[in-house]
Amino acid sequence: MSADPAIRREIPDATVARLPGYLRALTDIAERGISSVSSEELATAAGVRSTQLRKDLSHLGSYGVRGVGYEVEHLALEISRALGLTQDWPVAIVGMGNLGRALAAYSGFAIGGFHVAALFDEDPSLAGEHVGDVPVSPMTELALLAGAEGLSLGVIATPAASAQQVCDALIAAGIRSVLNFAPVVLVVPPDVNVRRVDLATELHVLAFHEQQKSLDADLGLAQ
Amino acid sequence: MSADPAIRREIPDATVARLPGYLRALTDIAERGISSVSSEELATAAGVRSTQLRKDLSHLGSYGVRGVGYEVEHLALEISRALGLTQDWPVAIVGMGNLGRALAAYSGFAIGGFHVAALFDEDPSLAGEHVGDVPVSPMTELALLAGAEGLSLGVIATPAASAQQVCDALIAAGIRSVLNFAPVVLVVPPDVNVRRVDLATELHVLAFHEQQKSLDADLGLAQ
DNA sequence: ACCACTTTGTGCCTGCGTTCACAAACGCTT
DNA sequence: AAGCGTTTGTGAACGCAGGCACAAAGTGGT
Repeated sequence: MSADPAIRREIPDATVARLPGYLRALTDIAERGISSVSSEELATAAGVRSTQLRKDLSHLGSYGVRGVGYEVEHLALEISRALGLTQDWPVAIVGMGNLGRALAAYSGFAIGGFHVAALFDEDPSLAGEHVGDVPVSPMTELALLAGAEGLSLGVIATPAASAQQVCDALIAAGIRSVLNFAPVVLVVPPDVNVRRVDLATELHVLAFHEQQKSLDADLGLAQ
Repeated sequence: MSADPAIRREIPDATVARLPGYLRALTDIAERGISSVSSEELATAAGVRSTQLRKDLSHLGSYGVRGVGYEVEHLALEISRALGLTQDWPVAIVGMGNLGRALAAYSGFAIGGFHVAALFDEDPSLAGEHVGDVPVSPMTELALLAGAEGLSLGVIATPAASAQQVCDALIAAGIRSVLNFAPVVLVVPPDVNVRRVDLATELHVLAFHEQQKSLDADLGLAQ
């Protein structure tokens, strides 16, 4: 018998991708001491249209009051529940280069739902060094720590060449959700989730738009 | 009169977002000494379906040979041209915290089309320090350096609190394309392009899927 | 108790992106 | 030179996401 009162709903991926933004906006609003917001205000703060915000929230349930708006704390809690942030997820970061250290020190973890539980690097000579409060462990201890800490989220911040190998090790240790900063397409079993963040791709897309603007400008001058 | 022989085509955003992945896959393939690929092989390397790859490439033009495949070097060049990577874009990075330093040292810039032209930080005491080969400048020199280096791409790696202010300064200096790592929604004029990379959002989405898997598993056990 | 006003929640429509199915085009073999 | 197998390029169908318009539902004032 489930204690969860909410009927299990199908939430579109596009909506899930925006929920963190709503949650952040709500947190900001709550810190300013405001206890109620309209969809218009919240949408502006999150950078979307109000109709989109309302449609997104409708997938979670009816947590607003018509004629009034949304109760900030309550809506934040419901979004947190939908995203699975009522529990604290232990995160493992592999690769203690510049990026890995920056991620380990990232304050975003503290904001909610996550904590850095373990750090790893292939170079055994880094073992024992601390980044923040967390010691760096050799890869050989991954399976052990995964069990002890209940690791479920893995972050890959290694060079491209070792990313697949590291990913395989994470999966072997029971991790099924991976955030990959290495510029490679990881091959994983169907039950494993991978999200990729790639600086080069982002810059390429920006370069494209920048070029388009130049071409548009040239075209405008030619006319 | 334009020297560009290609007719200006409308390339969908979704396609543009995948082109960098194709380019990377092509680079890898070229380094292995292979000179020709089929859409099936290239698609597998880039992590997409072959039909999608072919439709994407069709927006650029007809650069394949039926019955044979694509000539690796040639296709890579055409994608580079479409993305605007035939020129080298000078990039400015603002915020020399952990993340900013990691980005400044990131090898991805060298891969193609970009070079770090200037580094900035609001803390004037960092001025003169070098990260890699590039000196850190105070924000007051942004306008000057933007003109001298022809800066067109800006990367914001500051805390959330100062991101908007930094963004305004970048725009005032003539930069129209911004990559934002700070967890805020930037307000910009319509002719400015902003892309956001947010670690917390990525982790939240992963947490959602992880929770879904747990719920599915519970449901499976209950049956 | 009723009315006017505000704001949410949602059915419908439109547009975009992805996939399918197939025709066009090429090399190779005979 | 002709036919066969292979692979590209694309029209068409399908599905999803976003935006509009409006009904539903609540508050506050008279």
